Amino acid sequence: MRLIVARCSAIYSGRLDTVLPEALRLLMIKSDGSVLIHADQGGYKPLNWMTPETVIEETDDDPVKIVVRKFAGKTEDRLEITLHEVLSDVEHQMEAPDADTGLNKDGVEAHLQELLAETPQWCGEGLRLVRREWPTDIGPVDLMCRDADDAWVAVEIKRVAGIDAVEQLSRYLERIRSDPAYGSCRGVLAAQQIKPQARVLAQQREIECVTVDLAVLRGEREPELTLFN
Amino acid sequence: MRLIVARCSAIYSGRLDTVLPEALRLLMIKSDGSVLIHADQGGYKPLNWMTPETVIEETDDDPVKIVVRKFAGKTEDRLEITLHEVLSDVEHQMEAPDADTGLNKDGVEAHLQELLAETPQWCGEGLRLVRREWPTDIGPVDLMCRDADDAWVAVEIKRVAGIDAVEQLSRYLERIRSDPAYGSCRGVLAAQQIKPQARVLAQQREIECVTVDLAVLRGEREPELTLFN
DNA sequence: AATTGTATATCGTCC
DNA sequence: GGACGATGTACAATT
Repeated sequence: MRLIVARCSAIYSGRLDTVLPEALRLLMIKSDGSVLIHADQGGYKPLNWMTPETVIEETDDDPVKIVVRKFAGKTEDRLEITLHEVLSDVEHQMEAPDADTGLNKDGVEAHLQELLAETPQWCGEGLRLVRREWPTDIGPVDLMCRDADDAWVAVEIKRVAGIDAVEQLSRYLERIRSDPAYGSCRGVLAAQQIKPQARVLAQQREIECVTVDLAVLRGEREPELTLFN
Repeated sequence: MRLIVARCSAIYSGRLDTVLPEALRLLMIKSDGSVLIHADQGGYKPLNWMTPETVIEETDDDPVKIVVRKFAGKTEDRLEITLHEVLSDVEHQMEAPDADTGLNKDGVEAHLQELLAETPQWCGEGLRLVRREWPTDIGPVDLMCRDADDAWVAVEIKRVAGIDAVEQLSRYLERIRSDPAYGSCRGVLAAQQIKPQARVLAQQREIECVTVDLAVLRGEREPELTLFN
């Protein structure tokens, strides 16, 4: 990894065009071809960047220019960085990170789905799981269940559910109900958080909303007594 | 900006939980409180990070620990970094970037909307603009126009249009048409790129698709003769 | 290679 | 401060 601290400017042209005026910033060049320009503020996101695969070229001009190219489809992505004044330029040898050093996540949507598949009752009283990833020709429904009356219930699971989640479930339901055997299939939207607009749309579409809590699902915490709805 | 190259491990707990095993990485601490851990591969995105506002604490322990805290709503976000071996630890003074040194973008959706508002004929022959950001109670339509026959035409503008864009315009049309005065309002989806699935859905919903080119809109380039649709 | 769906999405804007 | 929509979304999994 090469780290350059420099007064620099940059021009990007690709999916859109950007101009970055001259200022003091950090330029990071990774061994896989990634290039990032970071300011001393503004967290997380680089001002400009290129993701692999790239071709990096450095000129002998004064000021030095670093040109990063990428072939993205038909058009070429191009980031041209001009180093007006270099304060530091160091290379750090880092062995390629292996599988063991990768980031290990816990608590993503997949886990939510696993837990709800184990205990579908959280999505509605008396629900029994028939199948996870129930296939339709427009994509799989997260959970397909039957309720106490043996009626079908399709469950869509999200960490945060917006309008798009309601639309997605609506499309599935329309498709499922087109088969008379499932004509009365109900829809349930289960999520850790449901946006207000999504709630409104779900009500219009007669889709039930259920908010779930990971810690509760895991039995780490007792379900709270909800004093206020 | 403080740059630390170190063999480090990290634990994050907040919206989810992650474990990052020990390996050689770059630790970036910005003056605004941003903290980023970058591997030498994997472009753009840090393995772990915290965005401002944060409280950063550094212990005297061996190994040294850096704890980054953030108050995000009710729960606390916490990133705990352990520095097992420090290879480099430098601080670079960077003045706060002012407005002039910010990134200047060109070619975003807003520009597309401006250009189409100036020349709505690109969205259909004889179209005249009535209003930009035409309000409905579920959100504003990008352009509301009338055609040569004085019929209403609602235009939704996207840089890249997927199924969700068609759904969005459908919702608007449903709402608009509920007023008898606009009962026959047509829908047009204008975008630089329209995904195949979106095209199919739009056709089903009788929404017209128009692909637009920024360079052409600006008159920088002649409209190409399209030999194949 | 193209498409789909998730994300600690992040980030601005508007209310 | 919360909700909503755009993002050069990025990114991984799947077709």
